[in-house]
Amino acid sequence: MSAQLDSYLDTLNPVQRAAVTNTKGPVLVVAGPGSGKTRVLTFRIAYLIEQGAAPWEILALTFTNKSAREMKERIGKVVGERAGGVWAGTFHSIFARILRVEARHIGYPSDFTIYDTDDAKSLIGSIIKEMNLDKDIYSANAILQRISSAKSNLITPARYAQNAELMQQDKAARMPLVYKIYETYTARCKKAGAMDFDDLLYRLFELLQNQSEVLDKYRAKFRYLMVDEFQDTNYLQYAILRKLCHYDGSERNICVVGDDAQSIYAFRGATIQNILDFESDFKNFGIQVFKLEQNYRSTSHIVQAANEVITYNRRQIQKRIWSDKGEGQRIRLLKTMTDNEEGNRVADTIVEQKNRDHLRNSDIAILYRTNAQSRVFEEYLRRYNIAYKVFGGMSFYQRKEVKDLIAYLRLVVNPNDEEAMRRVINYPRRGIGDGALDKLAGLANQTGKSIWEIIPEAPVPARTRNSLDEFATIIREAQSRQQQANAYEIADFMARRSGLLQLINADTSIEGMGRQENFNALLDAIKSFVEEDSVMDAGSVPDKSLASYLQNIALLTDFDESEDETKDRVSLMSVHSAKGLEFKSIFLVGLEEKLFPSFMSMDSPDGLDEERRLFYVAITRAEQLLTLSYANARYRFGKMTYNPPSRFLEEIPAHLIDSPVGARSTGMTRPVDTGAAAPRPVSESGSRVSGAFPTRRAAAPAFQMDPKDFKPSPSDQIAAGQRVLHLKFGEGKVTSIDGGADNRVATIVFKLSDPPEKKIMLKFAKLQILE
DNA sequence: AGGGCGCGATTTTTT
DNA sequence: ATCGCGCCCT
Repeated sequence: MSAQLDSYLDTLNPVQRAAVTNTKGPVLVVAGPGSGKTRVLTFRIAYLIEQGAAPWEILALTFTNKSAREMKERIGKVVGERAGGVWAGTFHSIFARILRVEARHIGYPSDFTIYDTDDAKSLIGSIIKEMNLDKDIYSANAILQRISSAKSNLITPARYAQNAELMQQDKAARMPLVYKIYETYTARCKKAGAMDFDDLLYRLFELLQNQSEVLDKYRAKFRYLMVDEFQDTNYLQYAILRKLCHYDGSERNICVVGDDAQSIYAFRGATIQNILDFESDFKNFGIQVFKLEQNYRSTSHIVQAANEVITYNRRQIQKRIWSDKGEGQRIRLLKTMTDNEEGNRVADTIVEQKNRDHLRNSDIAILYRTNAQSRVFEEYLRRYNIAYKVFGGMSFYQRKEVKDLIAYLRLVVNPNDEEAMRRVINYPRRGIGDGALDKLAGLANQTGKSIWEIIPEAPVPARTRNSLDEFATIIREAQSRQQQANAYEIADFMARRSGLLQLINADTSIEGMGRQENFNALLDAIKSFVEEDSVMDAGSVPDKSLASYLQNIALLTDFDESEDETKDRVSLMSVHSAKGLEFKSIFLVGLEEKLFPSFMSMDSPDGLDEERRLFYVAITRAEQLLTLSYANARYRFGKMTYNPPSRFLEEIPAHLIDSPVGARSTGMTRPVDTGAAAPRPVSESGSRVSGAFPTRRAAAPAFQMDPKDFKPSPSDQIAAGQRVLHLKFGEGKVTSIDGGADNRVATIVFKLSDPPEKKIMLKFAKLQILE
């Protein structure tokens, strides 16, 4: 064994090391948050290679490109170039890679197109229209979900139609023909030479099921399987894994790593059942279970809170996460009157933490349940001049201008791609209207041909004929260049020849400029794909063709964040997006009933458990500081709503939470002191329930100033006798300072507040020294 | 064919 | 509030 790996192994704790070095037979690693899961996974792969396994015998599956990339990099650091040979990637990308090799077995071209969710929905929309169904009842979204879930449970269209329960559900939803749409959808994808995301899994399963030589080939090839985030796998994914390693004569070298408490994707088919099944499926084959319970991320107050909260869930794998990082600060709770004030208080507290704890912006994240909540925080961070970045929202590859050009490129590689065809056949406008398109589509369906194949022979008016021929010429011109031209050359040609570039450059509005930027960024990205030679997969010759580019990006959702990593910004993101990340300081906001837990999930016990796991994920992102907040009132869907504090707040033991600093900034004479736990009277109408809510007027602070003009001084400089300015209370005089070190309390007499004398914890202080 | 207006819905997200 | 979609009018 290399000295290097030896020294790496020395950095592991005994359980981690056992999980790394027990390489034979089935292994389940239950990995709590911050328990060094990724290290275990990567060292395990490195260890296997050191022990003589060939890199290409190792299959390591993840969910996101990011974690796949990270894993490859880290393996590379231990075993060097050999890391390139490991089959490490996302489920979808690895399976797509196999499917391209084996495509002929299932009647697909090897450069099949991958439909993203938009393509899939749009195809379903077309089918609904063709079948003359009411699209208000048959929603493309709902149907895609039905189809997706059917595939994830290995239900073919034929079996769907025979499944009484599914048919009954469809009937109840007044959509009895979903099975028919599913059938048509499948046929149309195949005709278009396209697979949706689920197909990448489903078709691989089919392939392994039906072609025993292919199955044998991959069974022999992948002697070692490794799966990250196993709690997020669905039935289909586990079925494929079992096919690959669970059979007579198999060594069953499979290692899955996951945390049932962090399963937050049940809504899209993930099932904890897989973890539970894994144990029983491999019970008789020497399964070993390792629990990584030491948390290296967070201080123990945070870990204790997480442990306690999760006990409220009904089922879970028993474990006790612990930390030796010391107790740390207690969890802070911000109670505010409105969502607006919440934004203000959070921004304010960020300033405080930056001063007091010497945090950088990039040490801090604001997490929320729904993306719509980001707005108010953006507003206040801007006011306070704090750099931030909002994650989530529309990704680069979902932008219209980007998808338009890519659609042209997709047609060059696969002109049967129906969704790409529909997208751009008349964009930019070239006189092929809905009527003409319907006719083409109708003919295509009758003859079993694709729209592309029907174009030359369709009987259409002369003007339309001209337009169609012109369009087909554009595609063919690009196709004829494919042999000698690389991806960038074709894209550049197509951008002009299609008229997209001219169209986009003609738009000089603000949004138009943004679109130009995106369009150019896409061209730049294609250029760098052509220029850089960073192909990590073993044995593959750098392939700069357009087909290769499209395969590369089909499974990408965004650009690398490398540009932003260098910038020092506060991160704003949904709790879901925060999974796997960590920050010194976390602000978890909007902790109100119906928001977190979401009203969509809170009615079912399963839904509620998932919300609680989400809460668990959120609080375990914090290394040192955790601040929770809620607002009594917030604008939602255009009107003011009033909800009691989240039940999850009650589930955190009180001694872990800092005594509330409640109405500090509301300017109220009577503090709102219902405590985090006590639900308060709710008034849905917005009229006052006696004493429960001050009206907006009453809540208005006695003093107001523009936060932009407010520059808080470091709290350790505050001393008795000073004149100070407070953002809400205005000008005041410090009469005395009590308490020591971390807990200094200033008594200040404010000119404008009632009562004038207030005691303010300096560690929370937002005071500007005036002299 | 294209623009504009009105209505309705509205978590979370990777691939 | 906001966004997307669909329908209707020009």
